[in-house]
Amino acid sequence: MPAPVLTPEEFQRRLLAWFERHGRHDLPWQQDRSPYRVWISEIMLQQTQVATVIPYFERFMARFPTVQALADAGQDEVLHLWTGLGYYARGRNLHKASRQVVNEHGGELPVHSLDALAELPGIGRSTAGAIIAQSRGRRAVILDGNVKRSLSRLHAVEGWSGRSAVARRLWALAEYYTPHEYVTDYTQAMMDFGATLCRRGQPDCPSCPFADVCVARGRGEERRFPESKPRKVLPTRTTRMLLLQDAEGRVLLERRPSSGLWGGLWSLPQFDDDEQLQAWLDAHVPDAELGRTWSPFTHVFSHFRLEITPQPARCNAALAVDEARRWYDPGEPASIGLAAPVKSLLTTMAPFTLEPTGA
DNA sequence: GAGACGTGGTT
DNA sequence: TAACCAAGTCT
Repeated sequence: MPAPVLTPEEFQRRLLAWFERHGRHDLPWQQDRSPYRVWISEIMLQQTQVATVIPYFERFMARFPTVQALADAGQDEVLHLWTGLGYYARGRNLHKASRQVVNEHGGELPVHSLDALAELPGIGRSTAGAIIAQSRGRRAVILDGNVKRSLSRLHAVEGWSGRSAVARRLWALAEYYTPHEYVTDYTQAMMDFGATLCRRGQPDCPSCPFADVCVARGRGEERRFPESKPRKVLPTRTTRMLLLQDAEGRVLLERRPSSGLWGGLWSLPQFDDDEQLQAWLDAHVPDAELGRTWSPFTHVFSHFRLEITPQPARCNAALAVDEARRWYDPGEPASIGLAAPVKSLLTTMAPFTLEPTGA
């Protein structure tokens, strides 16, 4: 172990003293720390901030209070409650994992084993540790963004944590400081410390219980840690979204492929260009009347920009629906997962006016 | 190892 | 405002 700045005991003592006064003690998933509730919260909290998660967690627990309830539900309803939260593979994996828990573990999350937990889809090394520490109080090491940031600064760990050598070093530090007792408070304290004091933007060093030993602070370089991922320019993709309404004002939706962007969610039919859109209409809805194309808007994702041009149209003919195609009434929304920009379009721009193409 | 995967907040 | 980032995991 490389030059510790504190013994584990001293680190834990200072951290827990700070946590008692400044930690978060009344988050929804802290009220009843059942493995199921902790599991759901940990999945929702992946790459997502607490304030965003809270309302989703409350709705999810109200609808799916047990593993069994979740396993009994259909994927559409699970994704419906995940709509707007992002990273939808989390929702799909959660649903899949709930059925595994029912079928392979007797309906109980395998909290006795880190490895058994991590075999469930969506649960990696850190989340498995968090579930065990938070729900059982058994010693388990976590390494999330908060812990990475705090330990990176405390020890001035150079390099981006996506590099395996850096990740190994951070895991070793996390392991070194994690206590055998008070693990529930300790792990929560580490996350609260990173989220509220040792923030990326403006760390509150003057209030920090480790200010005297923090290596980054000692060098006046706390803002340089942790090192960020090398960035590349975002490519731009363009797409046409068909806003096809039938005589009753319902909108045509298509289910996205089960993997990839918005996997398993419902979206408007998408086309690369006008020709493809027109060809599809000719083949499936020959009586469709096209309106004037709306101006494009841009949706920025982590890895690309999506420029969307909505194309309004109306038709009278019935269109066969199936597993991947349906009519959707914006006035009486069904419990299905909708891609966020689509939901936004349907709520803010409905009812769609159909202006003549040449007007 | 590198890229994919979302959305909302912050600077 | 455009970039950057947040309680990571999977392929």
